[in-house]
Amino acid sequence: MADTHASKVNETSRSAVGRDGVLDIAARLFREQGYGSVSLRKIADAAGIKAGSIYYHFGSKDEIVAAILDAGIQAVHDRMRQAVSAQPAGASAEAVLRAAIEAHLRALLDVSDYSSANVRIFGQVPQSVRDANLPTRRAYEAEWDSLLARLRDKGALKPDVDIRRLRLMLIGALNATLEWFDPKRGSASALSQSYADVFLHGILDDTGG
Amino acid sequence: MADTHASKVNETSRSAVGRDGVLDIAARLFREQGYGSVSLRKIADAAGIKAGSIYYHFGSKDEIVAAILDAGIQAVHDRMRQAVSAQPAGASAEAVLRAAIEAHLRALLDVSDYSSANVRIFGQVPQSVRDANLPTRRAYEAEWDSLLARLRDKGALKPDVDIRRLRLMLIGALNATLEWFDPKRGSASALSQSYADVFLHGILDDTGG
DNA sequence: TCATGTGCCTAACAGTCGTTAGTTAGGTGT
DNA sequence: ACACCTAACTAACGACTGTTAGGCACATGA
Repeated sequence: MADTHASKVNETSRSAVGRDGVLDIAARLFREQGYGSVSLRKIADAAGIKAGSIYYHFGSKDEIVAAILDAGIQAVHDRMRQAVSAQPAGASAEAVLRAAIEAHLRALLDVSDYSSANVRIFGQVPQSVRDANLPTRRAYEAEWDSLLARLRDKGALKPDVDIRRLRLMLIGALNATLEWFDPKRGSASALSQSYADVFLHGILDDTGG
Repeated sequence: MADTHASKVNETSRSAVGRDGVLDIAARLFREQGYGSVSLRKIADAAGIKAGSIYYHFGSKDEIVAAILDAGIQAVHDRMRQAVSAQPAGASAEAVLRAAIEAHLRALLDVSDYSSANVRIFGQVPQSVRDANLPTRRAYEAEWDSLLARLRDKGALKPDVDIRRLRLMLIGALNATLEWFDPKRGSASALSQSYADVFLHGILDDTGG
């Protein structure tokens, strides 16, 4: 149904960044510099256009950042859900948790400027933008809670664990990695194994009884 | 030697916030709203003075935030070191680590606006301010590294552990608590026990062999 | 060929930012 | 009484902010 006019938009305009290109660039800048330090003129400069032109694609700065926040969570959520459901039916609790942890961490560190931007700037954006992002956030949190509750009901977790608190500790720890992780010093996937080792088995050496 | 003029400054001026008062208020605002959202005029308003008057006490906004960052780390460092050295000589590795974790977390959540402000705004301040804070930071990190290395050499930790990475994971996890902890839902000291349980022993239930 | 829509541009708006200069009220020491 | 210090004040500077209005080049469809 699209072959009658072949390509609607290709390299017709000189820069051809477009709405999605602006969003990509904004996400990268927000991740690198934080919310307050990134002005519309900085975004426009990086995109090769003028500040006013952004308003052809977006109604306000808040609209840009809101779109980035939602897309960021969506990206992690999709990868985490897919990693978990890709596990075989009889997979151990340990294997499932390792898959979920790796999916979350790699989404932040390897894959998506949107996801990392979300973690870094969520606490800096205006309240109204945070509120708009909350439903998407809650859905991802519920995914984790249901996974953890499933494992607890199977008897795989220590029985007195508080699911909500455990999720907050786990995701908080993984997200904090953004503040210090240097890809030159190690891979995200190796790091996710370290996190899984610590969270699943602890750091004390109990072999001596 | 001070009794000749009794009190040098008490309630002579109407507000009497002074340099330390301005710093206290700035730390609280930075912790609550982030670096970019807090202008000198906001700080001045909260202190009951005018924006220009801040320049009597400080040379620039950077100087204010730098002072807060340093004081913030100093406060956690002092409490952590004191909690560890207050342990008896034959204390177990578990007891020492629990004390250090609780000291760090309580400094953030219970005690000091400076410490929590440091964690929240460090990633938002200008590079030069970050650089100025680095020596203080490194000293605190070295304190943790030496504690962890001591325990590892005693054979208390799993032998293949990477001290630096472990420290980053641990402190990162504790600091992330600031993003979600609600004192109405639980105490910092109870939360620190949860962190210690998870980090020291893991969340998997291995009792079944 | 002509109207339409797209994607960008220029220029400017009012507001806020960190910062500076000059001034002033009140306490203190001589 | 006089000079001095402290801790504030007022008023303004240039730079930067998000945002808006109006115009211009180009591509497409009729």
